[in-house]
Amino acid sequence: MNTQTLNDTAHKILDVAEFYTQTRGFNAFSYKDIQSDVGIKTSSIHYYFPTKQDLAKTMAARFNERLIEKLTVLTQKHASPTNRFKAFNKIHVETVSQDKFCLCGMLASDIDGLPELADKELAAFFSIIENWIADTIKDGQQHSEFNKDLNPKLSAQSYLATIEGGMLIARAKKDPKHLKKILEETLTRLS
Amino acid sequence: MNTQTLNDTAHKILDVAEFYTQTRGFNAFSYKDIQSDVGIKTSSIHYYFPTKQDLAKTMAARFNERLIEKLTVLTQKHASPTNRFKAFNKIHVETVSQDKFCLCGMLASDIDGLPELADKELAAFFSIIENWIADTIKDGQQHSEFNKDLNPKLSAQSYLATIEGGMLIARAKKDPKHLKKILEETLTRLS
DNA sequence: AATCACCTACCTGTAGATAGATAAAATCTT
DNA sequence: AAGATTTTATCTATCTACAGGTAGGTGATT
Repeated sequence: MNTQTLNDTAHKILDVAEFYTQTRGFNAFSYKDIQSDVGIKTSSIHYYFPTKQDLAKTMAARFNERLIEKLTVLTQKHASPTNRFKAFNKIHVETVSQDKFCLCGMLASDIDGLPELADKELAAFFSIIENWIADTIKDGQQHSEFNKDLNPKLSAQSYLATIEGGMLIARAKKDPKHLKKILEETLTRLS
Repeated sequence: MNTQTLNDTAHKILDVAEFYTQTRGFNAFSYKDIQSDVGIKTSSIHYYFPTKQDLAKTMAARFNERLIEKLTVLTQKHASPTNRFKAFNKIHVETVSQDKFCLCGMLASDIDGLPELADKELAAFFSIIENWIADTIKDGQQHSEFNKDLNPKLSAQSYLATIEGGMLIARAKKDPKHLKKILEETLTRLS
């Protein structure tokens, strides 16, 4: 999938769809909701994304592309793995502060209505994050920031689970600090 | 709320609604879906639950009532806090094995469409579980099964977050063992 | 002249919900 | 105990709103 060739309108549609997906869920908004925000008719949205499935697929693909960029920037910006994780955690706390949930977490909860999407983009999302966390843990172990007894892969899977669940709960409680505390504790446990 | 006074039909409706909520999400099934499974018309479902909001509220209330029972039984059945957590983890792995997600986790992800429900039953659910985990950790600390340096409340919140996120991811990956491994590791970290 | 980016108008299906009928069961009255 | 009344649990039929999606048209751009 090649979301960089899409034009401005398509990106605007995706922006709005992404917002609604993160705040309400993918099945809880309609083309009509997008219509008002983007300023084009629902039929024009179908021009760009013939079906809502197409919209979901492209949205998830773009999300993953951008995720990879963000993680790369994060890695380059912070020399220390600990600081990388701090910045990483901050992103998620900010998401909850905006009453949003993780896009892919939301899609995962709506998975039953999105058969085509499930196998590809969603699995890709989890792999990208898990691998980045595992690599960062390994890096930290080499720099003696983290405990060398940890299994990086398993710790990464556990870390991601805590983030996703923590976001879900913090959002339900309307308390971003709840997530903040949990993630601080998670980070402490790595060393 | 008093779900024990409800009759058989009402309970059947709740059973089906609960199943759909855990597999698809609350906004992804209709009264028509229930109709076929229970064997009554949609209008009769409205007789018991005038609005879908009522259905959600009662369903969550019943779920919480039963949750308290289950946790009480678990505590009585297993003398050792470690074994209590093992049994507790098993319940969640089994849920994912049935392609289900946690009922309240699912409702939390659909929270934006359920304003009335959000503040009461959902918060209650999280409190019940967090308190039970925290109490079990404290118990384990007194019996020298768990590390006494742990903050029971914070550890409990982190544990619950890991369970919720782990279920979400394992279900998306269609791999219950993924959750099993994560929860085993979480339990190890308590000692 | 072909393509692009939009529009208006419309279709079909389904959602949650309501009104009113009905048969059976429970309850009250005499 | 018999008859009258009310309540319970269901039905059929229908409503309004909106979902996703399609057909066909139009003016600007290439």
